[in-house]
Amino acid sequence: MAQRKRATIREVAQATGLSPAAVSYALRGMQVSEETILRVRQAAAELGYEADPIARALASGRTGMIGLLCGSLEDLWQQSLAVGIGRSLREKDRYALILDAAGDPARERTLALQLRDQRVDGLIVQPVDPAARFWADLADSLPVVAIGDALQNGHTAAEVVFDNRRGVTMALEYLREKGHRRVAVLTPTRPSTPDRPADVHVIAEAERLGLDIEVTTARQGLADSAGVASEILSRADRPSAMFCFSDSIAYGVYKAAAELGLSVPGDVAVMGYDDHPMSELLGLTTVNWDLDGIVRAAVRLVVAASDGKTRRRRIVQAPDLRERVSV
Amino acid sequence: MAQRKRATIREVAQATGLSPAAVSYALRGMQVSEETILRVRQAAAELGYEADPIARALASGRTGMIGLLCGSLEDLWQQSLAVGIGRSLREKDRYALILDAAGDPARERTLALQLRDQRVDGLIVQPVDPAARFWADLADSLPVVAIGDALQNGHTAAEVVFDNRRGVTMALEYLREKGHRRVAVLTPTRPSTPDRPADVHVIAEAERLGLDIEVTTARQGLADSAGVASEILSRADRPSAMFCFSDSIAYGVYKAAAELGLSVPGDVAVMGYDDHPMSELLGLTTVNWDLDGIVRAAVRLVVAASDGKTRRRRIVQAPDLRERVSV
DNA sequence: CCGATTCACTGATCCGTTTCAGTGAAACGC
DNA sequence: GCGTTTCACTGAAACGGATCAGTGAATCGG
Repeated sequence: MAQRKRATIREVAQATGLSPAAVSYALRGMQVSEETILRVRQAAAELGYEADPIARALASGRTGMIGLLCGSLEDLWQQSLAVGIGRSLREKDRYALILDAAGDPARERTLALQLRDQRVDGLIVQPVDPAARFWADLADSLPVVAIGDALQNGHTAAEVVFDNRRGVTMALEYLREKGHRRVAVLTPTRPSTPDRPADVHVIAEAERLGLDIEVTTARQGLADSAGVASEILSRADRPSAMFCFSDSIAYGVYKAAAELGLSVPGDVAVMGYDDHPMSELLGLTTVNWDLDGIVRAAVRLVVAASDGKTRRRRIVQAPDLRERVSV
Repeated sequence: MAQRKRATIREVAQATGLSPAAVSYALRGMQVSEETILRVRQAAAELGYEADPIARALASGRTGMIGLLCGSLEDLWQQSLAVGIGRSLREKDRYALILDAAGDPARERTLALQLRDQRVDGLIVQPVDPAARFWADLADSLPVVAIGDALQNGHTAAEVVFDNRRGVTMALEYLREKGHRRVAVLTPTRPSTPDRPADVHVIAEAERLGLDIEVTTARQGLADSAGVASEILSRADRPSAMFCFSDSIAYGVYKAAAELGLSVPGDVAVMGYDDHPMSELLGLTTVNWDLDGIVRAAVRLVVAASDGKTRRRRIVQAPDLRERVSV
């Protein structure tokens, strides 16, 4: 850890006979002559000068970091999303600060506030509790882009919302079409407030389709969701189908079914939600979202917003059904 | 984005009648009276004061951020690792800056250097090319903890190495025991330098056991690895077993096998490496590493090293075989 | 040819902390 | 009772850039 001290802007100034201010401008290509820019660039290269991001952040108020607050990184699909967003942000010369709310609204609040205190230039959030009050304050002090569900308080800079009504309808209609009448719905653990649009819609649609449903919450982890599924599947009057609100939860159902010696779809049908790559392997019929499109949209919107280009936008993602063999 | 300006240390100083320096010390519990600490804390709470991490970083030289440079985040197991390390670092009040080398040595170099320029307090790296020269420079200017393979140049602050020799031996002996003689080995794409210890060991062990092997590289993604596997499996004289150097690659083999109408293990045996949660579901026999242990060790070591407690350590992880049904 | 612009650059200040080198007073040793 | 420590705190100088209000020279319009 020898720490050969890095060059400062002042040394570059000295080397070129310019003022530090001129060097600062030159390096960012502002109001200096073409020739000076070249001269400065060369001197900087020779000295191995690279502007210190910390000092730059202090002076300019911008850190180049975007917070990404995930609902639950136990969910493999959300992991893919996070990886994609991280990569995409790096391509735009930003760093992603990825945090995991782990399905807990309180933790979500804490982390969101910490991210703000950490001075991120913007925040992408996949809200656990879109109705929480603090979003208003947060959206007031930095650009927030919501993914999945729109935030109910405070105006976000932009939103990439999923048409969950359509997704739910697709899934339930498909189950009904395949002859299922009694279906267990497994949703990720949620805040106690039960007015989540998607959940409300599940109940409404089930009624419309004459489906007998039962909603249970489960954590995203394989072991947890398998435990919950196992309890349901081992009942004598078990439902004929399980509709899981994330593929990861569906994987848990597969696990539980395997342990109970039940076959999918022979003994129980499974419907997923999200379409993680592994689902193709397992033959899980699921509702697909355009992951790449979501990544690109979210990144584009948060970067634009953090640059002050504040065209407030709402992008709606449409689902499509990936019909495989699990139903 | 109203940006109600946050309180500064000067305002707290004013409110308490102390100097900014005293407030700074008080908040960190250094050389001030107990009573003053209490008074400062209360004033800070009232003003909603929270030290600006940027200014703090500039003055102290410490950012509280740890870089995590993954070999390839297309690999699901590495995703789990990254999620675990991120969570664990947050518990220790650090932020993880997660980057993905995507199996590319050049990219690994670029990102590692960028991470240093970003002023992370330490770096955890799962090296793609442990023999690269730049590690020496890097390890000179910040504490580096290597996971998986030890870095061959420059002394890292610490290492959490996998006993890959043992893992490889276990896997190959098991395959041999199950009657396989011709096995295809699929390893993640690597730098052209072929002196990777694990790879060398595979060849040596295969010879010792009288195994006829053939080594091919594949990217970690499902589609890519399936493509490579498909090419091998569709040959008339296909091997009887595939040994994949990561579970994600093994998943690709499953996909290829399914597409070709081959059954696992009936037509082809598959052996994985890493033991991702999904492997249990698929019945993939694989070599398991203690993920939690690795996470804890890496985080503990990098945090200690970044705090200057520089007890240089090398922790060796032992594998164990998860015998399931794929062989 | 003279006043107004534009251009290329400078000097100073600021961003909000930490930290170093004190400083005065109290406590201590003998 | 006098020098030495310790204690609790202060003032000022970093840290390394960005930015604002100039400034002198060249360019421009008429």
